[in-house]
Amino acid sequence: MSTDPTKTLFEMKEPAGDYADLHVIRVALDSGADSCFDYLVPAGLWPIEAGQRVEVPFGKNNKHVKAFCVGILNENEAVKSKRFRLKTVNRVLDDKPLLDGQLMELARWIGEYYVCPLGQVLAAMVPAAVKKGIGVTKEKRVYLTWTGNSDSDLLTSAKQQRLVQLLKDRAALDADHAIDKTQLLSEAECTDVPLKHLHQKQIIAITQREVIRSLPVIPEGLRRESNEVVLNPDQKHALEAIGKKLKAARFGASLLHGVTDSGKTEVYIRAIEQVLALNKQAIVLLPEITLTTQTIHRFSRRFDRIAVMHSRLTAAQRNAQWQTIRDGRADVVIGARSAVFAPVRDLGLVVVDEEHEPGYKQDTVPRYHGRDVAIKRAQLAGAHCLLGSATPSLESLYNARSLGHYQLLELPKRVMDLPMPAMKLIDMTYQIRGERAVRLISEELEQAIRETLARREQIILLLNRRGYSNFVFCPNCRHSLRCRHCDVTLTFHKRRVGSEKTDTIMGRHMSSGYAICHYCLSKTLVPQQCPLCGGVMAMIGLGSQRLTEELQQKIPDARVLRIDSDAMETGGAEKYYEILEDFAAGRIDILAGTQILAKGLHFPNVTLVGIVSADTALSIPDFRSNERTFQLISQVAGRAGRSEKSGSVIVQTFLPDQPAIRYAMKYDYPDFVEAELAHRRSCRLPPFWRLAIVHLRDAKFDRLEAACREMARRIEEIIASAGLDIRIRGPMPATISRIHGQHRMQIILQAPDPHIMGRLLSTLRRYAPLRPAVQVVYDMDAISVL
DNA sequence: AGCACGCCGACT
DNA sequence: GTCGGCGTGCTC
Repeated sequence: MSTDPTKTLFEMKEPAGDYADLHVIRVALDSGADSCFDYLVPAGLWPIEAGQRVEVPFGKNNKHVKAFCVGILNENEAVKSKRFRLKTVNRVLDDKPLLDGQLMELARWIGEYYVCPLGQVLAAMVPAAVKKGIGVTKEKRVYLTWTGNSDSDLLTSAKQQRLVQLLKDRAALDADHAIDKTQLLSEAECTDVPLKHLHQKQIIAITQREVIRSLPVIPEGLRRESNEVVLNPDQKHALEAIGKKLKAARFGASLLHGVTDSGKTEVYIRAIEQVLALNKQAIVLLPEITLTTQTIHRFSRRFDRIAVMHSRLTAAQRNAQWQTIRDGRADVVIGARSAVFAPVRDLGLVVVDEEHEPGYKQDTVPRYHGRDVAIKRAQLAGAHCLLGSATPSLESLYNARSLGHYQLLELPKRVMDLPMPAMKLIDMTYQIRGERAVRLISEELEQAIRETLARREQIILLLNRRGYSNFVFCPNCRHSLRCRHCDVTLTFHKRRVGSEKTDTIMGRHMSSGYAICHYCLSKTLVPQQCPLCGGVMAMIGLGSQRLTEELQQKIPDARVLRIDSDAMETGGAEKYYEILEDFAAGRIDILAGTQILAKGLHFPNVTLVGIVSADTALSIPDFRSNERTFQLISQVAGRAGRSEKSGSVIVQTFLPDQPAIRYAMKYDYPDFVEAELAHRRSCRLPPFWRLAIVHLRDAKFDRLEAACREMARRIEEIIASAGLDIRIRGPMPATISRIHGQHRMQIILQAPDPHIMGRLLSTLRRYAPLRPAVQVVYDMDAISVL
């Protein structure tokens, strides 16, 4: 038998002419297979457009799978494709494309840039609720097609007569005047049995249409109330600059750098108004965490035709919102990262608020960055992209200042010209001297809390870590409790009072609590004695639970509430908003919690903000730790004194000389940026260099190591043969070297520009699968090196 | 990615 | 003898 592939081409039974009048489409499957597949389209299913989904037979068993049509093959391509024995499309799933040409183009770019199969990109672009048609019900409506009398013998029952009479009374005599079936039946007080009989006798006709039933996302009462805010000169200037770009109707980008509370949102709203006046639509991206009811209401008060896309919507709501956008019934789309894919018709503006937020980077494939995709989408649409932040990412700043890609607009003052809150640094190393236990609240902070309470004002305390203490360890032999599946120390969580006691059952475990792994969520009982040396285990570290306990003990009459994702576990989002409302109404004095408190909340009566430990981010071994720390302190500080009352901020740290903290204390963003940029440049890090990480994972360490060696070999081979300017670091174990029983290694790549990195990655993905086969994930523009 | 095929060791 | 584990290759 011949193994020559060209032979089989000529030996094929079917002459090429057989396909001549048939259409061939290319489809992308939602699988790891990094290539597309071609199928014949039977005449009855033609035409099919790119962006529609089809069902096709796939694999040896011709399993029915769903796939996106990504293109129609022209004659040349179709001829080439005929060396395969083409199968035939089973059916078409969508009557119109889910994604238009521009979004398909965007998908291709994402697949290319972020090294992800096209099918997986497309799968991520359309919400699952839309693909499954969740919330779609068939609304049946009934009308009379018969002109006889209601006492005719044809109407064999009283109920049939009643139904016919009702339809007559309502003049439901054609499809346009048909009555809702459910409504009719309830009025006639009967089931659908008599109705079916009438239908069989062709006395009535039933029309169907598909409707999506879902609760309104925005309460009707809140809609449309314009309030004329007067812009300050800086806002006016920024708006004028953006307005010019919008009128030019060409792609462009602006970076709006405005300190907290400088009125960025008002600028966004005015810019959107201008876009709507041009008969175009706008997309507003917000980090998931700031997509609060507060924010959504603020926009819905100013815009009528608004659609919302975020994770707290029900599936039916999400589908309804998406359809609203696609049908051109929304002018403003406001949503999280994936709203960048909203199917608006004529995009004029994309706003990316809090542009620096790491949450814009998706941590599953496709690992795209919402901000960068927003820029690309705007480019494809010939639209403007407006990035906003109080502490812009170094990437955006570099794009604006050094590369001149973005127009830089500044809002240096708070609205109403409020002063920035006073900052005070507390060196915690002095606080713990001679103490037996670590104290979370310094004397200064305690004093400030008392004074604030005395003035009947409120306090926010931020501690960037969950749980009661971050690790359980043996002071004797320094053994610390670690997760069985993951390479992390465990966090101790105190059980709520009233839960069953573990020590009576187990004897040797710490009562009233368990240790939980934040990566795999497994729970472990905590031994009282060290498993290695038998010493008594101790808990050290900082946790929001410890913080509230210490507060209660020091200031017993303060009404303290803790808010973090653990506390929200039981109540969920509802509980979260309830807490925020209680706080706004003054039923709570001190709100203590994790990062969620740092974002976008506006409470005029908060005059004191305490950052319990400013260094937690710094202890993370990542090149962005400094940036994160600076951003955190600046952001939290913005929560204080958002009214005529002046605010103050107390920052506790063990690293008082750390530059990020020093600069943040002085609100010195420019100098922080200069220092950090110098460091980034010397280390070949972003924004000067591009970073990509190849993650490799496997349950067996030796296989993983072998695969890593092969991967590194391939990368070096490509770099050498193409003469690419790329630096390769690793393979090295990831910071958390094991999660869920999976060992993790990584190779870090640094290239001077994205094209060079792209050449390496696109060559790499064309190689045969790694042997031994391990899981490989490429992360272009990785947000951290963890 | 998912799935079938086929090559080896462990067992009735 | 055959059951089933895992490694390999293919899918239009």
